[in-house]
Amino acid sequence: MRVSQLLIPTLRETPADAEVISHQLMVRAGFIRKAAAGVYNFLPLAWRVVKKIEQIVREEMDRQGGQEIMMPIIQPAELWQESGRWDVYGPELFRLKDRHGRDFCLGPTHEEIITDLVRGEVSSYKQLPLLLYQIQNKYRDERRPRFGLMRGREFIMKDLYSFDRDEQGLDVSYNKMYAAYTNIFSRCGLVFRPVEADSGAIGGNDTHEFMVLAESGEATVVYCPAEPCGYAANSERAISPPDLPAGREEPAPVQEVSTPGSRTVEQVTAALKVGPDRIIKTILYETEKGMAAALVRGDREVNEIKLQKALDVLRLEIAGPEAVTKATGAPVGFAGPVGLKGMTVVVDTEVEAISNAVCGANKNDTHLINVNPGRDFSWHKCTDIRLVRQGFPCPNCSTPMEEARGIEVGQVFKLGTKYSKVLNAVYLDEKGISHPIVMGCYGIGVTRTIAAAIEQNYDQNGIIWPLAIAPFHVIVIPVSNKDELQMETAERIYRTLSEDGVEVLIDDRNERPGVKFKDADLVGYPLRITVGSKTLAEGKVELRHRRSGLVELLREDELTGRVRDIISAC
RNA sequence: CGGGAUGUGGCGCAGUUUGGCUAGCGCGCCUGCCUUGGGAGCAGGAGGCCGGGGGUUCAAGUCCCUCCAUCCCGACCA
Repeated sequence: MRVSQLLIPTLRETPADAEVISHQLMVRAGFIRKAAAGVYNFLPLAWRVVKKIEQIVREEMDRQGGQEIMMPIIQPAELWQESGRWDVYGPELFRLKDRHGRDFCLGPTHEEIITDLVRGEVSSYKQLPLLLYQIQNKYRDERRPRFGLMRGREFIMKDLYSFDRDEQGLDVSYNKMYAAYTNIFSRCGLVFRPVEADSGAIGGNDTHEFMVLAESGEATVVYCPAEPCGYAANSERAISPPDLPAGREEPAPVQEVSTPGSRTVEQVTAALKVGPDRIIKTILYETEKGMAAALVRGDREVNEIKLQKALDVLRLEIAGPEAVTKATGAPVGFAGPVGLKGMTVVVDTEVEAISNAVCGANKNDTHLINVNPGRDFSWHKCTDIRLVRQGFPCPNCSTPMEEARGIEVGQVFKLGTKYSKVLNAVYLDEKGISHPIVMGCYGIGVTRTIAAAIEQNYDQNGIIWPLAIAPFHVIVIPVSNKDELQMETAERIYRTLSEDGVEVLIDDRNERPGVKFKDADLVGYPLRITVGSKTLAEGKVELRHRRSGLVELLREDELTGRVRDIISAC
């Protein structure tokens, strides 16, 4: 195709409203344009990349026995009410009514729809296992759409659902998808890492997220650097063995001490000359079931995902200053578990093991010392609610762990019978006995993968596409449009490569060479063929590699073979 | 949800404090000349209900009210 006829509106300046590099580059290089916050037009180049990724996804899904289908974007509220998620999903669900006033939503995901489909069509063990997938637009009314394609409100996702007789079958399906995802992201040329993850609102048991490692990632990954170990988890999920004292100290009597102005752990540490590991931090939360208190050691942070699970609540928000004062009788900074009433108390396993601890006294400018869990206060639940950070020991091998940022591009879930039970999707076995179908779901954010690929592949001049997902493989640039020999040569090369199946563009615009070179770098074509008088005099043309900047001087008759070799090597 | 900022040709911005006459600049776009190895030059041009609505005033891009949109930050570790 000809650059003169394609819509590739590149910009010289970085758009003012783009924050992350992938967003800036996709707008500047003419890939996307915004239609509304978190909603984008995909211009020809971007759409080609989408189709490339979709094709890789398709091939790997089909290879594992997946069957492609298409499900509706508009979904009836009844199904969501039946699964219970109409009320649970919250404001992220785009809701709408038809002219009769009936409720619908734009699908953020398709568990309900597909379970409904399958319950109607599958009734025998002979029809299982079944792997169905689609590549479809999804809608989530994000609290804060941002970062271009990374967190949009409309996005393209591949979602596959597996249906099996039992857990063993689910394991097989899960492993197939895990393998497929590894292939997909490898083929896309991405540096990624599968990590253990939290199952979140969708519900379920085992789950892994596929993280593309990048500074701009919104998720934190904690991993063990020790070679054979390989433990890696989303920090929402990560665990680490508790740091427990060797033995219990002799409990001393509780005592009030004056700590004027000492609200933070750091201040209390300084005022009372105790280590933060002796301090019990009491964080108050509001939930739909009332107030809750979370107790962690002074040198730890609360993992709200773990806490949410421990409390079994849907809404968990840290309490505001007024709520804290009302509940404890003291301003923020002096909350403590002793004598705390009217709320659910969850203590971290490390807190339970502290002797003669320090905590807030629920009284302004006052702390308590020599507090002993069990003796001086009780709790409703004692479990791991700590946030695991860099330096915490690995749960497998105790090596200090490290942290990295990641972009979640895929997730594999074992749903089990969560949806099949509530929606009554069952099959009959050989003996005619009815069982709920065992399900799994597996998503890949196609559009987010594009953003992730750019976050990992760019330089100061623009995007550097991995060959497998580049919008075009090669761009041919004649230096001067007025030079007949150059134009003829460029056109001939363009034709030959086209006929050879190479995805090639010719920049036939009547622009000065600098403009064409800048645009080519910005858009990020992996290969550039320059036809100019300098080299043509020796009967050669230039083949330049975008990533390395390496230039090869080749005769025209060597060119096609060389390009084909490079492309087929990917 | 809370806080902050911004909204002026396609893009990036100035002008708003202190109201005043034909609303500017750079880039891009169109025409012509010229030029052709890293975003050239000259000349001529097109393109703007100054986010919407309401108000104050002789007069509003500029002041007031209100709505909308967009971006950023925050949502409290006691």
